[in-house]
Amino acid sequence: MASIKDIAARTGLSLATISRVFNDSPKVSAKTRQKVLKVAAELHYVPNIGAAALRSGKSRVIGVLIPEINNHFFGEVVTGIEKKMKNWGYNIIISQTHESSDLELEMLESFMKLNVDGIIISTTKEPTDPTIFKKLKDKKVPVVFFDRLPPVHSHSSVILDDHEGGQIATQHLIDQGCKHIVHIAGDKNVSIFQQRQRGFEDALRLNNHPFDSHQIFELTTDTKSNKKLIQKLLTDHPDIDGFFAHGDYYALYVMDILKSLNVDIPNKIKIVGFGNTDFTDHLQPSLTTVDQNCHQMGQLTAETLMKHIESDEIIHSKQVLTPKLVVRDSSN
Amino acid sequence: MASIKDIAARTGLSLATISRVFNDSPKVSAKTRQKVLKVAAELHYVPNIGAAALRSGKSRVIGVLIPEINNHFFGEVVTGIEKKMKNWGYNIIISQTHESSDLELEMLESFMKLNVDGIIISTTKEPTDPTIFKKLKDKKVPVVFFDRLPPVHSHSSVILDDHEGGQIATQHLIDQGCKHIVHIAGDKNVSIFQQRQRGFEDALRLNNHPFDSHQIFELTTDTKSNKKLIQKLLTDHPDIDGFFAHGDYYALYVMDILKSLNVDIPNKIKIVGFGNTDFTDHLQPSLTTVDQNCHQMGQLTAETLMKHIESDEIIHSKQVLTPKLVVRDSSN
DNA sequence: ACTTTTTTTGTAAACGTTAACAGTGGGTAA
DNA sequence: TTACCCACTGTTAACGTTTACAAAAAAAGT
Repeated sequence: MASIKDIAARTGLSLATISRVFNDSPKVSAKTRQKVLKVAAELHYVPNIGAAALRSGKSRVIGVLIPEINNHFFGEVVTGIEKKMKNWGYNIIISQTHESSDLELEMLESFMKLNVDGIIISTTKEPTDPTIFKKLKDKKVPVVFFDRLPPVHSHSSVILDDHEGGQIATQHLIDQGCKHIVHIAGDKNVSIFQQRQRGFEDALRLNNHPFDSHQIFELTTDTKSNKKLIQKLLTDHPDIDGFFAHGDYYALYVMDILKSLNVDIPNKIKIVGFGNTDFTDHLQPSLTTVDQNCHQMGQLTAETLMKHIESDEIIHSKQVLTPKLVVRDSSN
Repeated sequence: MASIKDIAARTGLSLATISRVFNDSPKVSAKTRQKVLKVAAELHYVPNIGAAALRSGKSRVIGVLIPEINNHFFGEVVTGIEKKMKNWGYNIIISQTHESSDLELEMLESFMKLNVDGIIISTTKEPTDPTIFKKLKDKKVPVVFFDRLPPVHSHSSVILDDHEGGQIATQHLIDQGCKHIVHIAGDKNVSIFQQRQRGFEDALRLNNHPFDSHQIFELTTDTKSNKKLIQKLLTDHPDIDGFFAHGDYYALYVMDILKSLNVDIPNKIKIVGFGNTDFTDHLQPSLTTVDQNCHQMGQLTAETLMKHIESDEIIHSKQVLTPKLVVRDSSN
């Protein structure tokens, strides 16, 4: 395992010079640079960035912590982050919490041990003990949140305007002639889901639509029973003519049930989802949904983190992206 | 940023003793251990595993390289790997190649720089320059492949019996009475897709079914034109009564088209996919598919890597998992 | 030729940890 | 008493880099 020392011996130069070559220092002559590079190639030299990190205090690694890797939205955001970070010469390490705040804590500590230069995180549904975030702040580890934030924090964040998303989705259904719309709501603990619901309610209000509590349909964690409950809802209220689900998967549930009841979509009932998940375009009928602009969110998050890494100034920013309605057959 | 040096100063003990406490060395008295742990907590000590890695040569980090994070199969496998590795006290870092062999190379080199203790990889579709694998071998970095292997290599691997998968899927269709089955084939460069196709062909042969070249339907990279081509296939051969797709997504394509043509599934045409992707259970009708046992594959891969890490013996193993048919409404 | 400046190179200490080796001191056996 | 073992603790030199500082060499100015 060749090191900088071996190259120094082979070239007759000092450690410092070799180091400078690999750090693209301007203060080394072209001739020596060439010589060093040549010898380095011969020895199959691979820089030990761990050692460099130890000495310099900068690991050039940033940690990304998300609830679930296997989720279209998070996957796309991560890809956006990755792209930007690689340009800046940073490695990213991805970990998932599986929605467990214990795991979240554990992984964040793991990040600290690995001496990451920064952390990007979208929190779990169950709120995490905020002390860890304070700890990170004390240690001056730059942190940026995206999409899901803890209820109280003092870091930068990049989020989607979920309220707007709920609103445009609902407004679209109203514009298409729906009179009796039901919202399939998400977990109460997650602020983005609350926002989508508020967007829904506000849209109804703005259009002077009546509103009754059954129009907020709350989900359980059991997917099978959800199905049954939705089914019951439909028989209880046969004049329902629109659904806005807080997530594409739940829109799929509804569609599934409606199809089995031979309901005409979109003529009798129209459906709008949320997320623009990849399968939505392949359904029959294809699903109208709200696009979250994942990629852009990833890039913006990465940029924000970089700003924090580069300057020690503690300027917290709150950036809000606007969602976009993607109209497809299920509502048209 | 407290280090063991600070703890040593505070407790009056030596560096070695502190280090021993954090390495669970048996040769340290209960009393001192307590004292050290107490002071460590007070100072908010976080071990610097980078420094430990530098000194010991073991980073306790393993690199996982997959084509796409946002893919149900890979996501699940990674979760399996993660679970096992955490038990062993290892961190995993996940990177994606986006099917680019250039990126694959880059990420592998990145892993080497980070001094990972081992690498788990599922290769890209385009074959990668095999010299990198030789290099890893020379550096004695343990490597285990899963699911997708390079054509030639000398490392351990864990794969699915894709041939078997193709066969049981096809046999199932035959058992259900299908006489004219078409296989939606995958990328010719990927051996697992070849295997699935061979399983299909062998099943036909075993049952003395006729076979014509149009029964292998080759996909392009453009999803829109795929759809059109499938449509044409159906009009050219109206007596087709079964489809076996090499992936669930393509099964969905077919279902989509059939539905728009008002074909009765499964009574007129039956469909089987591959992958047991999460959406398959939510389709209408739900999709029969082949389960790849992702989780088990992940765990097995992790175990195999651990064996390589722990013993220097170079015993290459080839482990093959058996797929399982999940029968649902699309073929029943 | 002789400073002075600029460019290039070298020296050496540090980063936080580990581990081989060398103590220390109390207890037991001779 | 001495010798020896044991459980525990300490000393110290690494691991592969970076970086302030010092030094030398080259270039430029007089």
